[in-house]
Amino acid sequence: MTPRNPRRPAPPEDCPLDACLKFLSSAWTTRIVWFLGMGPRRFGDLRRDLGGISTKVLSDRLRSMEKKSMIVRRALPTTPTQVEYSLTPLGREFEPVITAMTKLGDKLRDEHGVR
Amino acid sequence: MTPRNPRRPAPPEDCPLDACLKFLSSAWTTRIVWFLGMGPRRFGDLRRDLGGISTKVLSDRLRSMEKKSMIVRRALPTTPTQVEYSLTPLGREFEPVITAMTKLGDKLRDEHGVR
DNA sequence: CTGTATCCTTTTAGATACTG
DNA sequence: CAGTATCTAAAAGGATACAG
Repeated sequence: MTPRNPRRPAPPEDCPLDACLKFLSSAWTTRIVWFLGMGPRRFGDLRRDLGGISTKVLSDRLRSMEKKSMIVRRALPTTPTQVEYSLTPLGREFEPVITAMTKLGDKLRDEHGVR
Repeated sequence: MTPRNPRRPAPPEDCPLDACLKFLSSAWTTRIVWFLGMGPRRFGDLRRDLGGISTKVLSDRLRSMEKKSMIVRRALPTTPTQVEYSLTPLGREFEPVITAMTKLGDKLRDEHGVR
């Protein structure tokens, strides 16, 4: 949730999830589902999407989500290596929750002044 | 989420939130909203609802939620003191999210074998 | 580009004992 | 009944450096 860790960087302006995550914790996992919901993305894409997450933490989260079968990792036979992550069917099950959180995030900002 | 902390006690059987919380973290706050959504409850009620949370942690969570205006604390003029907690309008805003998580929790258990 | 390895800080949680 | 006080541990996050 909120500044559980004051060092967490500010999320991108256009992600309405944030106001909600100020109350319902563990930001990164839900944010990753949110961005992967827009389609497969590469490691570096996610880094930019998430606005400041360290490679260490992103890697930790992705491994954890992979282990839980929420996402799949696919390494492309390119040089240098490119890796694409995408939601599994199980991962997509979380989208209604993400949607509800997103809507709430908007509402909290609009009607309750949560920034 | 899941056994982030292996010492976290198992939640009550009839709380479908758990399978979902195995993926989307910080259990206690969302669970408290879930139970308070059923009406005002006392400290001891919540302790039982939450199945094994320590008084210290419950107290911590309630103070935190109070500070964020998600709940209100009302001390009754009885002896011994009784204290009733309830959701504020802001706290009630979270119910759609809780509902979505609850539905997902059921689905994860029924269709994906998440326990 | 996609990570892993270290090292360190903050948050959450748990056990236990004790109090008005 | 409803907490507070300690002390400890685990999880998550962050900074930075380095590697295939």
